[in-house]
Amino acid sequence: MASKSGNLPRPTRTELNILGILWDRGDCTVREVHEALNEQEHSGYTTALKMLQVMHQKGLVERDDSNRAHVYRAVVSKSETQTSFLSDLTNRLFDGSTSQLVLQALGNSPKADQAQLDKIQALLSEIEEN
Amino acid sequence: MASKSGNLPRPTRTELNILGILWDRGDCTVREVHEALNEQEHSGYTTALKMLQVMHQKGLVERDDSNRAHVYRAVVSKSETQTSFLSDLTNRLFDGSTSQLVLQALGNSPKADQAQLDKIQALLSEIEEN
DNA sequence: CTTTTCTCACGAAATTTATCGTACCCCACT
DNA sequence: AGTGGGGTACGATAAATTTCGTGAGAAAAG
Repeated sequence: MASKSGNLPRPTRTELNILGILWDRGDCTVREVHEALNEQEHSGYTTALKMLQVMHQKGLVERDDSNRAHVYRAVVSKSETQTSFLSDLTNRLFDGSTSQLVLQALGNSPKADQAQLDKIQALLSEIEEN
Repeated sequence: MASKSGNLPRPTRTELNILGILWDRGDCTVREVHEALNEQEHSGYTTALKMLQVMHQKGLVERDDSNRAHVYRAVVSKSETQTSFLSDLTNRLFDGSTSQLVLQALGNSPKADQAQLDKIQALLSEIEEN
């Protein structure tokens, strides 16, 4: 059985990297993932292979092994993963407050001026009040 | 020498948990950190001690050891850490786009209605254009 | 003074993550 | 049949993370 019952584990940093490749390029063989990884930083072919095997074992990716070169594809969508990581970050570092997170994110964007931030803050307050 | 040269490492999950305690309660002895940790989940006293020693060695916390019970305090501020984690998440999962991140964060907030989201999106577009 | 309590230091173990080498297999070609 | 290219499987390894036990010393209590 490929995937286990229950919810999927949080992808590690390297796993997230590989998921990003699968989201960008669509389903990939190990070779394709390996080549994409090596555009960023060198690592061995069997490293990519092993990572994908581990991710498959964890249920993060599915694979089609009907052909000789297995084809892997992400089980979790990018959007779901974004939500999951955002929610974790919100709880862990922003006291569960999405608007705190949003303001901090925008506050570090050099392009935003104060008037725009004020408007966004006003809208966030509105949202908070329901 | 307590802190090393160069930039501080990214705190791990458990380290972040401890930093959160120090940010909330101010400087703490090991015992205080341990008690705060045990409000969430049980773990031994020496576990908290060792974590703080490791964090000290990494430069994430400073300590005052002039008294018998050493007093630890966070070196990195909450706000700096928020920024650092947000920036990492933006790069890793949102193609470097803060506004993508913001919209995704708000899109999962059940309280936001479409009109509000549209206004925020309009402001974000304005910001993007400078 | 002796005993108990509190504290730090340090080593050790278990787990997770990441990387790689080696063995092995299948298939195409000579 | 033999060889080689390209693929999977899998164990070994190293580093990082987290947890805890034990030892030793200072200090407080008796």
